[in-house]
Amino acid sequence: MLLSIDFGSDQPIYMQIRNGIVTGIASGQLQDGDALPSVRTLGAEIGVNLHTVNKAYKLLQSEGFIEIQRSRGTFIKAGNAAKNAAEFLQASGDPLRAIVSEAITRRVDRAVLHQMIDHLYDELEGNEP
Amino acid sequence: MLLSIDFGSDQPIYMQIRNGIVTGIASGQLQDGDALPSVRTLGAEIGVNLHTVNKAYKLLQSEGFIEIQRSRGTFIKAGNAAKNAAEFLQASGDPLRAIVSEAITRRVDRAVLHQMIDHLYDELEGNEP
DNA sequence: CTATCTGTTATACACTATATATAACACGAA
DNA sequence: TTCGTGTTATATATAGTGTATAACAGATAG
Repeated sequence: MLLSIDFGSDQPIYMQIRNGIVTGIASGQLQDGDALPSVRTLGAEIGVNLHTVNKAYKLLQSEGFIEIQRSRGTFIKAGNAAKNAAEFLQASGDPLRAIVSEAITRRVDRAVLHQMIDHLYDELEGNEP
Repeated sequence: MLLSIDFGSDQPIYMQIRNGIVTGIASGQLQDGDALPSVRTLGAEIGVNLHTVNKAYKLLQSEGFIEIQRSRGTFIKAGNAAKNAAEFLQASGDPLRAIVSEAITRRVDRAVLHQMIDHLYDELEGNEP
């Protein structure tokens, strides 16, 4: 299955859907032009309300990953977003794995990594033109 | 100041407090045995209710970073948690910075990195004995 | 002993995010 | 027409977060 939802996660369901699809795009599992399930179909498949799926789709649309065509459906959008995500995933997957492995060994919580990343984002985005 | 709180952040205040202190420990700014401000004092300093500070302290205690002594105060705890966090921070700070820099260049959202990290945690923790 | 400073507990309240439920609407396609 | 899209509108429930106020319990300094 493309998406697996963890209902006990602290991460909202609509975010899990969104990130799952982004990962699918980045990994090549979802190609340009591919149709996504309708909000009702996907909702039924993963046991979630259609509005929750719709929220994820709207978010993906605003980020340029998908294209929503009223009355027709939603489709993976050709563009830089997918390409960039894919290239980033390939370039950074292994280094990131090493870092996480080190963190687990040292019993450093994932929340600490999240915060380090947020710090770096704030710092680097602030300095870049 | 040790802690700076962003009230507009999506990250809860008590988490910002917690992570700020963990970072302080990891960077050596907070040493073993150092006293932390009382819940009321810190709350007043950063403009936050004492219960919010207390929540952060309880979390840090449960993780082994600090020791709470009723009627006396809270102190940085000697132990492996701080040492491990410090060593991890030193070892992984630069590689992580490179990854985040790459992500920003490719306009990959921080949430995607968060999810990649969570995936790796789940994957690596599951396989390790 | 008294006063003060600790963390702790208990209650209540407000606000926001998340998620569901139901129904109806608008539009393209078969 | 009929069906399947996404969309909009309401209402409701739940959980997390944060504040406010008050009182309690214990260590320490005067």
